[in-house]
Amino acid sequence: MSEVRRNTRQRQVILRAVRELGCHPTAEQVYDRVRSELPRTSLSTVYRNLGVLADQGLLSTVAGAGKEVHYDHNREEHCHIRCSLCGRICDVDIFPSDMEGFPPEDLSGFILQEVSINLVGICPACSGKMEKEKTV
Amino acid sequence: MSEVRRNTRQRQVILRAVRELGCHPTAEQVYDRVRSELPRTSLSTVYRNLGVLADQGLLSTVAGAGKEVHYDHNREEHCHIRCSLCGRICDVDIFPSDMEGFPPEDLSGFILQEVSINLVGICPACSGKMEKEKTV
DNA sequence: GTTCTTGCAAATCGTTTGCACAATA
DNA sequence: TATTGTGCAAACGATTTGCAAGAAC
Repeated sequence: MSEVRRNTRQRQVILRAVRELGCHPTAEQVYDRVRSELPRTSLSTVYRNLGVLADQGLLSTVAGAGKEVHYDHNREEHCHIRCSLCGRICDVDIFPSDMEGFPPEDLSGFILQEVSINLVGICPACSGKMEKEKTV
Repeated sequence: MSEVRRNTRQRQVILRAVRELGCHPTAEQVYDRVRSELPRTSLSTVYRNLGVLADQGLLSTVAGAGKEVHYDHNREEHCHIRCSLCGRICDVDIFPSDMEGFPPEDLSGFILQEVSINLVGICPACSGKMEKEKTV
């Protein structure tokens, strides 16, 4: 088992890529970004490091309905809204801990670890596109 | 394009399987169940029909952090809690429409379509297992 | 120098698809 | 009989893994 983590160039660039890309990139998007700086980087290195960084708590993964995993560098409590057309994910300021009567008492005996609130909708770009198509 | 849906034996059995299995089965679990009644059924038939039934609104899919899709026959408003150890999913009675100040105003310009609240925790079976292991 | 990490290619897993045959309306 | 649906096998896309060579400590 890996105990001591090494501070490799790739790992640094990958973390920076997620931060700079901002809007919850997929591994593939991180890969593209990283390769513009370190062209020999492999996709498996990206996946491995995203995993390591998530283990270290520097990133989190966004559970989505899409098949790709998205990565999030925002360490504050927040929720997400995903576009049902293009898959884009944005932050939403909802704070479950502020909500009255939440979480509920009856959890069928589960020990609660985590709350994730995910909204689905249509993003401004896609609804704009739909408007335009109607006119044509 | 398929317009008229036929009421095949397989489709009936698949829908019944999801209902009887109850706790949000995966396609694979539905497949096993269906094959105990119709042994020649193929996995692709199961996938295709789960898709058709979801289109018809007779089932819904549960977006999870796991890689498999789970299917739900419960048509009422409700939320889910997933076990982070075994992946089991249970219903929770949370009604987003009852929650105060929810959904929030500011959705970054998104048109809201759907709200999904997903809790993560440890199910009774898994926490029991952990207790037992400590004692050993 | 030891051990972690990389890059590459091959493997894996859940799901989807093409196609000829079978079943439904 | 006109389609829709099936079973099988092969294809797919996202992710993981085995391994020999390279880099960090």
